[in-house]
Amino acid sequence: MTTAAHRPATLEDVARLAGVSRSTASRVIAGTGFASPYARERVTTAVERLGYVPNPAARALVRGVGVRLVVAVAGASAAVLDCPYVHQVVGSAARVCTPAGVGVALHWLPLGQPGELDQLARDRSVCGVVLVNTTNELLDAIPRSLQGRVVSIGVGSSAVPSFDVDNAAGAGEVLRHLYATGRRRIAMVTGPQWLPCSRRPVDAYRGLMRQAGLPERILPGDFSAARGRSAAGEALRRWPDVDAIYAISDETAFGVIAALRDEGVRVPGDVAVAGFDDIPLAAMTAPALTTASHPVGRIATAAAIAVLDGRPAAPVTLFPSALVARASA
Amino acid sequence: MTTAAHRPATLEDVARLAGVSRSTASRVIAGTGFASPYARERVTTAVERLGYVPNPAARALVRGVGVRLVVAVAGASAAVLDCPYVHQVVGSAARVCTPAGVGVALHWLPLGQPGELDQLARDRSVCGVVLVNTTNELLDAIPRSLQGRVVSIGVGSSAVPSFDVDNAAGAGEVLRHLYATGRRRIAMVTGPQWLPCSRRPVDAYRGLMRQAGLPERILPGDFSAARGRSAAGEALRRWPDVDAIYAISDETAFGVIAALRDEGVRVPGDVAVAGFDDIPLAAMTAPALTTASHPVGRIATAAAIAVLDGRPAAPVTLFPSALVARASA
DNA sequence: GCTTGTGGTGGTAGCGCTCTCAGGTGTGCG
DNA sequence: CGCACACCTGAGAGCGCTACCACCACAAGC
Repeated sequence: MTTAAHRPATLEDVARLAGVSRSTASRVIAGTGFASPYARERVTTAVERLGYVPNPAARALVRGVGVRLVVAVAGASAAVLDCPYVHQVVGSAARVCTPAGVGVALHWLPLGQPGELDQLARDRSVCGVVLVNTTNELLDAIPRSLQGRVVSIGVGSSAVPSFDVDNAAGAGEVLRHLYATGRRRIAMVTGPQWLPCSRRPVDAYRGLMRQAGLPERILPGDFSAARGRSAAGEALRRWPDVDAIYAISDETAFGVIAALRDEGVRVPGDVAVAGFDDIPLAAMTAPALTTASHPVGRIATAAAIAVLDGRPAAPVTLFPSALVARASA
Repeated sequence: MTTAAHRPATLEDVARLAGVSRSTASRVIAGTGFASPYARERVTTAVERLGYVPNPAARALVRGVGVRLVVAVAGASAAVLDCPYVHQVVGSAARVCTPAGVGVALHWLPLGQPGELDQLARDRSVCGVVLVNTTNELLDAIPRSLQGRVVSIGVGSSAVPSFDVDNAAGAGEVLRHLYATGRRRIAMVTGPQWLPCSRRPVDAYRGLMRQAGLPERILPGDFSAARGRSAAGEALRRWPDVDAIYAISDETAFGVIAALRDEGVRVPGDVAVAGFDDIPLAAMTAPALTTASHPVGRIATAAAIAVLDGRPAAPVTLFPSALVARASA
């Protein structure tokens, strides 16, 4: 490790110091093609002496591969880019991409404007796209030139592999737990209507309710605590006999609990509450929240790796979600 | 908007279609130098017809500027890259960088190995660095070639502008609130010792305790809920008469409250608890958490913009932190 | 007339890297 | 010996873009 030169070393510098040609140095560094042990050794010591770091931009330019992975989030406004879930996806992606010399970008895909994807497809610096909050409209609009470089966190399609938590199973476990502990008048606070991936837990809820011969009680939400709070108030008004509320996210569940507390309803005494995600704080509150695990980091990591690798991924990869039974239900 | 061609359009294609030279097309698109209104119009329509998107890698290569902004996090292990705080910084940075065609990378800087920064300085694809969890050791090791392209979230130095929340003020407000509501035996759970930016709230605590003639009661923590939980247990053992615990983060505060509840101590009846950050859930729990606001997103955004702009930023930019008085204190 | 701009243009040299290709050395084999 | 077939090397052609420079037309000023 030498002192930092004013001008960073280039491959040319390395080759000169090692007494070989640029080609040979390139071959040694990239690990492609033949190189004698002698040349290999001279080049590697030269790299160390100069503190050489390859320039990904140049490499990308000549190889024709991108230097950026785009996390594209569909939503009504650009504000969707500010939510913790998106941040976590970006953070996990960045962690995976950095060693590969790839940067991460964050794009908003306005609902109803699937043409935005064309723009990404034509940007040669984009090596791949991770879709978040996928809509069917979006899946239908994937440009051919982008195929094989797109994955979806949430629902996918024949052309777009999907990575997601097995929230049908997780929701099922939680709902069966509610049923097993004697709850029969179970309401659910869902996610946004337009979001296909919030439908799977709803389907699980509907299926189980029908199977058990129980009435469906569904309220729309948006994953937020504030919406959970208002939805719970409405639930109490519409169904005074409700004895359990299942929320699509832990945030929502905390909002629900706050509303119930405001109304003097005991949790879990009068109404049991369960969430989804198992965020760290779920274990800390009073009552501690019953929920199902949601390995967002692992999902995002797998999605980013799939894009980076470029190998065709399985059409659907589901990550297990397990019941975490605590005090609230 | 045309159908996506298999081969994305290049500047050459645009120039040919517009009937001008590459130079002229480049000038129009980049908005530099002269161009007649006629040429300008022909080029812009050609760009639209072809759906041309410039290749940032090529642009970066020739301009000699980087295509990646690095969020560099110091810590004992690479696990620091997985915390929500870091994710939020990366997410906010990505939001700022994307329109500029810059990607975001996430690096771990192992404690005690300041040479890692040299690596970043020599990477020509790096346009700047945002330091997180800055240490003095790190600040002393900033390579000259990186100066003007580094900012720090947390403490800075003469060479590194810093962006941070005014946590001294925030901590002061919270502590004065505790004092004003009659608390006198106030303990504090801090952050990691090696982290300079966790020292400022501690200094505020010490200053106020000394000023009020009260004893200092400090316990080390690490921002986590788990550590807050164990620290609170220790606080009760060491100082049975404690009547308030101030935690360096909301997560920690929730851990503290959980421990107190386990011990049968009432909050805020017996012991008041306050945190720092004002995370969304702070308003939802029972009791709702008294805390001070912490605009992480705004801080990270400002830091990223400062790096991207490259203009010398103010040595220190502090974002205000305000008391949010709720039930827990 | 000639200079001296001023607005506009195209040619061309790279930025740093990879990759193909032609051309070396050796070895083994008929 | 000739030939094939390793292994190994360096020259050179770009990837797509910008920046520098030379150039041209035209107008204004001595």
